[in-house]
Amino acid sequence: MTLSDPPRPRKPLTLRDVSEASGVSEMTVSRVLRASGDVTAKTREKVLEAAKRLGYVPNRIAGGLASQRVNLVGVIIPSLSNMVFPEVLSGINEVLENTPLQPVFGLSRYDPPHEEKVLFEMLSWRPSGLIVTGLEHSEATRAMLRAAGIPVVEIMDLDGEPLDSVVGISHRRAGAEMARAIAAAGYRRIGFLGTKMPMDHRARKRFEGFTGALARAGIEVADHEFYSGGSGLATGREMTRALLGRNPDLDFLYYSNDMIAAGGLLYCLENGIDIPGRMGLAGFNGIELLDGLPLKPATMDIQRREIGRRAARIIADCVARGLSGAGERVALTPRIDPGDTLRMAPPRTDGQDRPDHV
Amino acid sequence: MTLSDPPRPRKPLTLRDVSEASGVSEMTVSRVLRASGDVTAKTREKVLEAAKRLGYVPNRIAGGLASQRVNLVGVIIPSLSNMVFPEVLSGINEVLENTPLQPVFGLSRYDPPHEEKVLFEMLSWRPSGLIVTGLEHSEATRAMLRAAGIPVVEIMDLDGEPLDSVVGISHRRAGAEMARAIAAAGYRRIGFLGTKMPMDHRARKRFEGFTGALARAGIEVADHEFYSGGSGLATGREMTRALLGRNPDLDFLYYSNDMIAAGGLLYCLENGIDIPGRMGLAGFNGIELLDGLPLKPATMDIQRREIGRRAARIIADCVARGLSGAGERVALTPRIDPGDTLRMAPPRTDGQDRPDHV
DNA sequence: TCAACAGGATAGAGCAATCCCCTCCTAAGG
DNA sequence: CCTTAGGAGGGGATTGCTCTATCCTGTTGA
Repeated sequence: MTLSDPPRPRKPLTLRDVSEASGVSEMTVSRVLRASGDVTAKTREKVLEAAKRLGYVPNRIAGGLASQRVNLVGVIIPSLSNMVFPEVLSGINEVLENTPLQPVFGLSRYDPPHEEKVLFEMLSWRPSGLIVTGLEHSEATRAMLRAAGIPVVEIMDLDGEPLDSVVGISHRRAGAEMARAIAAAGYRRIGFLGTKMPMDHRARKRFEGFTGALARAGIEVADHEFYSGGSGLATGREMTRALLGRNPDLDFLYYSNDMIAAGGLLYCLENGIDIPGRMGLAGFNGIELLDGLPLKPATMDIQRREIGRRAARIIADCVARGLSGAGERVALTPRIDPGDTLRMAPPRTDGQDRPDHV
Repeated sequence: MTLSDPPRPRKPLTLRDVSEASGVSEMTVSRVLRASGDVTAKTREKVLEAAKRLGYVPNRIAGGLASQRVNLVGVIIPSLSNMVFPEVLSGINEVLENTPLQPVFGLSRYDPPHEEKVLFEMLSWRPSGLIVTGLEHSEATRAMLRAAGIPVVEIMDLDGEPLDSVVGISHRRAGAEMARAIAAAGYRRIGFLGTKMPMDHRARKRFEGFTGALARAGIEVADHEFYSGGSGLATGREMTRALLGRNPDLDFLYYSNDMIAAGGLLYCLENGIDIPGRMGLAGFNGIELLDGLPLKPATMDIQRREIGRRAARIIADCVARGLSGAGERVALTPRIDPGDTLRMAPPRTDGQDRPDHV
């Protein structure tokens, strides 16, 4: 019965075990493992060797409790199902990897009550900093963020009142800029295709900026088509079919993201629609998927990775300098990439709405 | 100076604060917040009210230390940059949301030493369970996983020796099955396009299974093309161009993932190659991107979401029942979806390799 | 010889959970 | 109506593991 050693003694290793194994005090072991304080190279060696031999893994639970600080940075994003947020995470990772900080992710699902729950959960771990998506939060969420006493960075969006720091772009302006480019290119009968925007505030702001700028150019959105659920090529295709079915004379299609734009593009090409002559189209995000399509859809790059990097850097700075907030505002400027689907020189010849310089 | 209340008192709230505010003992507050033990509705009410009013967030650091247990499940995946792992995460999330457990993600970047580091970091939080990707780990990683004394599920792959539980598919078999389907359809001059597989063991196993099964049918891979870096449509396009440039007489292209398969498909269509008549092609993964392309590439669905669900369920079961491992083996069977690019009836007429039933 | 200092030891804090106990209320039986 | 047993509700003391602050020792150099 007792012939074979129990393979898993299941007695948790502690600092004491390491200290006994290496013949020094727990204190010294702690100093070695934390790389703080003065310890001779020989002692350090001895301790590290013992730790490795025993397979000791420091207990951050106890460590965090004792030191009242924890090297975690909470990151709350709406979803992982389109490519934009994974890239933001990459940017965050990239920066934090050179610091003692470690990111922890949570998903809000574009749902404020759920965001609230996730945030509560995160705060219960007393992180050193938080990165949250967008500026719109429930009152309780805002209260928690304020009360946390740690640096908070709101990312992706600039249009609103930040709680502390903010890194992103103005979606209103992005929409407006695209509208101006479209108008300047001579397109006049414009259709919009995008998500039902109950909670995607950034898509909504883009739409507002878009229609506003069009209005200033004396143009109205001729028709629109909304969808809910996942964004895929098929969605874009189907929406485009529906919209063009109703409105065959549209000459521009503005999509709220690149994925559905790509679907729309494929639909148009298959149906022999001349792009960008007879019809222009544009998406949003600048996802790399676009390289490789028969034509490259016009889009705007929002520098997702850079957003992550900048946000992480703010947090890292605050933590390093012991600040509980920075109040920084980092405004990135997305640029239009006309690709192959937005003619930049307006070839209109029918006289109406003729551009000035013709 | 002192007119306005200091907005951030910055004194951390503890159970004691709540207990004082509600006039009961810390003990009782703890019971209420943990929903354990008997507390009258009135007392509960009082406590909850006080907690809410103060904005108290329980300290899991202290809680974890006291109870010697923490409701975290570590999840280590290689990357977020293709759609497969985000979907696995969704599956995990879906199951864990109905439990007290909470997932924590880490990225291994297909790099064993980095995986080791991430795992170490995770274990320092003493999670209740772990989900890791693949069966190939460094010796130190395996040692840590064994010594952790918690349930471990290795996901995605079945071909190898699991440490504890395993959920996935046999990539070797998946590759072999696709090879058989291709051979049965009458294709003979087959090209392979995929990642350089220094560390993507699953892609390698698929390739091995693929070539092995082809060999049994008396066929060899005629040519191949490898790439490194991100998978995008452009990559697939470029690789296909290169391969067909060298080998114009190939009649089938097998890609190691759907993204590059889609790029290759677009290339072929643009160049007027008859698919699936003159040339067939297939990818791997069954990503939803495929719906919406001009033709739907053949692929195999590996049920990523289901893998996540099953893995999470195993962990949840173990935690609920206090087990430190389950040793379960869940084998999922991917199925071939021929799409539009793998003709299922072989129309060959040149006599050689003619199928029996003609 | 003494001061200064590096290296190492000791004690206690940090917050919540657990174990064990007490109190008070209720209900049943005498 | 009183007594008492049982149970539910609530409290006190202790524990978990590490880090911080403080203190002590031995050594070195002037």
